[in-house]
Amino acid sequence: MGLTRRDIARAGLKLLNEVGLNGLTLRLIAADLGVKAPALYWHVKNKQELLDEMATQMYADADREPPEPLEEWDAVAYRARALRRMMLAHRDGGKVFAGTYLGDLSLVGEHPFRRSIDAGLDERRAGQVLFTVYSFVVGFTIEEQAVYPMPGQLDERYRGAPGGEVLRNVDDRFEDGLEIVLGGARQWLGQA
Amino acid sequence: MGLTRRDIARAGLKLLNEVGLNGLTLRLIAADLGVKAPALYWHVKNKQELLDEMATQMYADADREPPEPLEEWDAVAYRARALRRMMLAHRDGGKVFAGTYLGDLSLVGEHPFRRSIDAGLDERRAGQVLFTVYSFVVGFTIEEQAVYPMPGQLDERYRGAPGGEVLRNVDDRFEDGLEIVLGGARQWLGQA
DNA sequence: GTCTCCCCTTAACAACGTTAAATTGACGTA
DNA sequence: TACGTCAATTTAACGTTGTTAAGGGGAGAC
Repeated sequence: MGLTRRDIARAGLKLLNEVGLNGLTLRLIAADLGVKAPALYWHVKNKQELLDEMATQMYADADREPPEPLEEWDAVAYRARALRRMMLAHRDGGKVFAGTYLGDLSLVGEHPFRRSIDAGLDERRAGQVLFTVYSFVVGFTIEEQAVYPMPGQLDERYRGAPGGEVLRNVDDRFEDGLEIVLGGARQWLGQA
Repeated sequence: MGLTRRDIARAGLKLLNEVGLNGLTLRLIAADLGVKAPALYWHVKNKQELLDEMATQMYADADREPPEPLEEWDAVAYRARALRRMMLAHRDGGKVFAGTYLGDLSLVGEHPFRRSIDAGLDERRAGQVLFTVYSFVVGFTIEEQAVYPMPGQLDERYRGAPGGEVLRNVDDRFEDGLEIVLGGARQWLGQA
């Protein structure tokens, strides 16, 4: 009875918040699980596979349906916010998550455009919209986390930085960006 | 006579294409420069600073004004494409570039909205638009490079992958996404 | 000719990811 | 009860990495 890939990934995510991606070593994770480092190799091929599993686990955590059924665009916005929160919930979450293998991408959960697709909406275009939103969220959040390693606390390198605009209320900036992208998407899907 | 931060960064970028980010070690870079590893520490505080310098150097390379003066939105699109090409030009370019310290962000070059700003356009909103485009490009390209480590050659993990949609003609997908974002931005700036 | 300062080398360290081999413990079978 | 099996872990070790400390060489100034 012991130790699954999932356990290891969860321990990794827990420690990520304490030591950051650079400080995250196999020995540390193993110690936290009361085990020696090579034991991990029974469950996982190498460290990269562990990181992938961590990303998968993060993703699974964010995979919550909205509390109540939402209109399609609201559902997309809801999930975009959930995606960002997911990454922000872990130190270096963006870097861990970015560029990880993901199966079919519905931006978390069921395809929000499923109904419209069944009703004739071009599925490829719907997918393109999701991927665009997804790209924006990932890019934004990675950049955000470079400035605020943990929500609220500014990285030292940015103290008294030029172009202080970048730093202004991050949440508002995200909402603005999301509005821009979703507005464009709406329009783009309409003019199909 | 010899060795500047710039030289080191350029050697790093050159080797990046051959060995990838994981294979990029200080000793390798030093050897390529005909020097031993600790010598680098005279010019650079640590490896992270080297990576930042490499990103800065990449950025500088992409900082080319369009061959002919362009209308504002065309300039933004031009620079977005240049930004993507810049990252694609180096293996793992996205990861190296993402989350690096950047001074004032005009998405490369002079602020494309400078004239409109002088004529009364809200500068904060213009900046927000640029940051949104920037986020999209970075996010898209990082994801793209996870699938195609070097342009054209598919990563093994994605061979026979589900949701083959993700893989369809990447350039077209980028153009579609860019069109979405720019369309939204245009609209968003208009309804100010 | 000697001082000084820049730039580099030699030597070494602790820590990391990873592998090979030995060890434990639980379970089914005789 | 004894034996064999197999999953899960440990002990030990290897090569490599980023980084530091200490020293050396060589050009130019006094």
